[in-house]
Amino acid sequence: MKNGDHLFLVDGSGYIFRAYHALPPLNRKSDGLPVSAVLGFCNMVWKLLQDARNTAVGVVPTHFAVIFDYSSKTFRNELYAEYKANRSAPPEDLIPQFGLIREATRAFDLPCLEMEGYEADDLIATYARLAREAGGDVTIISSDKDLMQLVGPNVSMYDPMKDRQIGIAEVIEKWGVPPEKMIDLQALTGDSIDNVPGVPGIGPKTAAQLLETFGDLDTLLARAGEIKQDKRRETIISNAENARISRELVRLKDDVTVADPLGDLVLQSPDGQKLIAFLKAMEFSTLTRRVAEATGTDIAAIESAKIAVESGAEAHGPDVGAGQPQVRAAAPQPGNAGPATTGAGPAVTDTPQTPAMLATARAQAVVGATIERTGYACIRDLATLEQWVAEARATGIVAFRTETTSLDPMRAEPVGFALAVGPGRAAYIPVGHRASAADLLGGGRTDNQIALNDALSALKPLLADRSVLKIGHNLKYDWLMMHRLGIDVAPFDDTMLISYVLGAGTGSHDITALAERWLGHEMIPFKEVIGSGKNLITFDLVDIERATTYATEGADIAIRLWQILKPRLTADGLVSVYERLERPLVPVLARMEERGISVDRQMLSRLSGEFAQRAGALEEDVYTAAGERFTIGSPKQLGDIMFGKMGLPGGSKTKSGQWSTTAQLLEELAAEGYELPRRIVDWRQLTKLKSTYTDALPEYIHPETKRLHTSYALASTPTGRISSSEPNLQNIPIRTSEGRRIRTAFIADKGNKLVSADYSQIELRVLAHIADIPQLRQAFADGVDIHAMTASEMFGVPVAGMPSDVRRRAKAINFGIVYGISAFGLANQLSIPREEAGAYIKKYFERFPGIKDYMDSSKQMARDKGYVETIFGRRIHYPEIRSSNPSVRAFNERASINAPIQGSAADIIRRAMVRMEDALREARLSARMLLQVHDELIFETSEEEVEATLPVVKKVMENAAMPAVSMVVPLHVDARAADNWDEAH
DNA sequence: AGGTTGACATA
DNA sequence: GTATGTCAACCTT
Repeated sequence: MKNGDHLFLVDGSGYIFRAYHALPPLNRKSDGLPVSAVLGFCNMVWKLLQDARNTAVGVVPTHFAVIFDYSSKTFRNELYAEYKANRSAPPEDLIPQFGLIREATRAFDLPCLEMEGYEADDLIATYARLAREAGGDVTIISSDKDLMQLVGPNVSMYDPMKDRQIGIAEVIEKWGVPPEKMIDLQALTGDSIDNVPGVPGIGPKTAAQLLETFGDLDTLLARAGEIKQDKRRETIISNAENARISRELVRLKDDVTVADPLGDLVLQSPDGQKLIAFLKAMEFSTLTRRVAEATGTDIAAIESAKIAVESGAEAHGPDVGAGQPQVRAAAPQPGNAGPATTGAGPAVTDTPQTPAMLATARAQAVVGATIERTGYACIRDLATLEQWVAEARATGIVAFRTETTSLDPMRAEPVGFALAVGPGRAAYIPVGHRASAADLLGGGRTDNQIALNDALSALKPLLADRSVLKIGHNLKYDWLMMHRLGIDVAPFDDTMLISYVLGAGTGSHDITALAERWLGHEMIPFKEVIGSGKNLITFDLVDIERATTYATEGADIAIRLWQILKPRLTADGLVSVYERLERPLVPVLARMEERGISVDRQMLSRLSGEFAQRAGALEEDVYTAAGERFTIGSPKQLGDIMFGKMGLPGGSKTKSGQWSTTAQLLEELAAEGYELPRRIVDWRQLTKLKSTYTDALPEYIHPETKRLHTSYALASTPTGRISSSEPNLQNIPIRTSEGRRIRTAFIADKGNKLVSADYSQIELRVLAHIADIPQLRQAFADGVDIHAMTASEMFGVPVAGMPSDVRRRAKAINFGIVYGISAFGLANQLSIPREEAGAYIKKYFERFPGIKDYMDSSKQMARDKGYVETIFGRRIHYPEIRSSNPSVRAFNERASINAPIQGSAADIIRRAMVRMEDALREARLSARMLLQVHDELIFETSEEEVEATLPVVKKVMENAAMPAVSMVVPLHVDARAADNWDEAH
């Protein structure tokens, strides 16, 4: 080791306990092996190896070692027999993890050090001294106060759970003494956990004050008679010997004769194969994937390592069942235990034996609990808030929701925050309630509220604490709110998304519906709180008592729903759908919403004017032709005039008995030479474009960002597609030339370009994959025109020189297939007789029998199981598929044919979106993802980076199904850049 | 004031 | 034939 080298010393034993208690006991192997501490350890080590520069440490290590306690007996027991005597045995489900963490260390190719008779802390002290003397720097990965005595100019500590560095200043800040006086301070305060006696009645504050006055422990003991306070003087004098013994117990031994020289601690790059074999055996899928990507290793090619679970708490007992992982804890614990079982020690023996049984038991327990709104607290001062935050951090799980002035998180101002740390234990923190709206000068804020900034400072360590799980309902809203306020909420669960994964297609996932369904509880309707119509008020004007009841109920219900629903994910095998396709999209979509997109307001305004003028001219023509003035926009009036008064040949009637006046019908009449229907169709197009786009979009431009911010809904479609609203940016016109002019108003900022990347024929490719159709596979592999190929197969027409109408019919059939074709629908689409459409379908099924098989099996699965699945395992439920109403049944059958296709395509682009930001960051590109339109992603990037960005975007999208699904047809993405959306697409 | 209908924009 | 969201007109409350 030389000058400039940097040694990382990981306190392995300390980390085990801390990770075990801080992390929810989530991570168990399929066989029940408890591994949450192992996962926490592996994630921490991997992060430090891979990305130490981006942590609070900020430097890359050259040397690295993980250090463990050998056993509980050390030289300190000879000094003081009672040392650590009241340590109880470790929790039963922690025991197998001691050995596993040592295995993990070896799998990372890191030195794994321990020595008989010494604690890990002594080895750390020794190596820290050796490194310091060799001219290197040291970082101790631990937050244990027992190690703080080692901190100095070249030695600091790092708390990986809080991503916080602990140097000299931090020690002084926390303990009131510099690191070199920590030994004396601990000698005075003692340590109840380690059974270090110290001096009774002396805590850290008094100890620091005494050391400040007397300098050090020896001086203090020598001059104890000078202490003014009678009681304190007496206890110190009578406990002087205890203090001296304590000093020897807490003083770390930095001259242990170590077996491994510093040179052996040089950091090696990990062997991907060995590491992945271990991670795979642990079933740490996310980390395995990360490591595989970083080391360029093929996961599939590596077999899981055989991990023997050692029996002893300190890993030196005989192996149990070598070669196979063994379950040590007697009873499986809930995979996703609620607060009641967090860190609760050994499992009780009568817990349910399977995830499904657990889920049922959990639901019964929660449903049985009464929901009393009277227990809700209102937090009015910072000290009380700090207590709640501390309780939440100790529990490790907290439900959280924000109350604001608007449903639009880009315009909302915070009004209050609600927390729930357990069922019925909830509190509301008002920060922005006002007495009246009349006061325009900003006064009128009601008394006894915590200032917003104080509340945020208190909440931030909780909301950003990676060891505390935050639970929300529709958390994207709260995430974006908090992000605007400078807080990154993580980690989190979203009960709306869990419910969506469990039951897409079974009804609403809003919190009031779920409370009703799962808890039989009727929540206070939002409308009852804020009123409606002319009595509508913003939440800041709701009186605090009422707000408290409403907001805390929301948090309370969220945590109860989480307790019921989260275990069901495991029971139903839907954990990975939730964790890979839903949850990670929350911050991704929130950032897209926050970025927004620029539009050219002048261009939209000019278009509005032009559309108005042309529509006006058409109106006059229509009135002249009709012989009277009427409301053209009223289908009822229009139908009466055209088909009643004027006697044009009408078509069908709508279900309410009105004449149908759809564009398709009017087009047909226009083709027969009638003037009026043509004008109506044109008028409708212009007024539609004007009202929905050129007039409406500018209203949505944000006053501060000057951009358009849509809102995405993650749980609004049964198939897994996301939807966009206020404004809907997924239905911006493209088909007509007039419509496309609206697209040209979507622009990049100066110096930037818009990039559009869209999947080519993704749904037909998914169909070719699922149904495994040879001709389709071949056509996509060869890159031929898929509709022309279909036409050629069906009508025997060669692809070269094919008439456009033949291709058009084939295209309609292909679309029809994806939509769960019916002769009625196809006939309608192609304006041909039902019999002819039926013949087409029959012919199609003869040419592609695999498609018929797919359709039949989809329907059958929906009937048998009540749901169908995408290729990634997302379920879409069809509870009405057995309806006795034939049209309801037929509708459900068509939907169950379409859902796996539409849903798999939706899953693919979700996967691309989840990976996109990291991929761009790794490629050092600044492109920002702005919009998603089902099979298309829109980015904004600087002009210089356009060429480098296109291939990265393309690659992520085309490989998005991998490695979960290896598709039998390639995915193809077209990507282009331009100044506006029309040209980029 | 709020909900429903028919029409039409997108994938 | 699938999946959405928004608008104007109209009807109910």
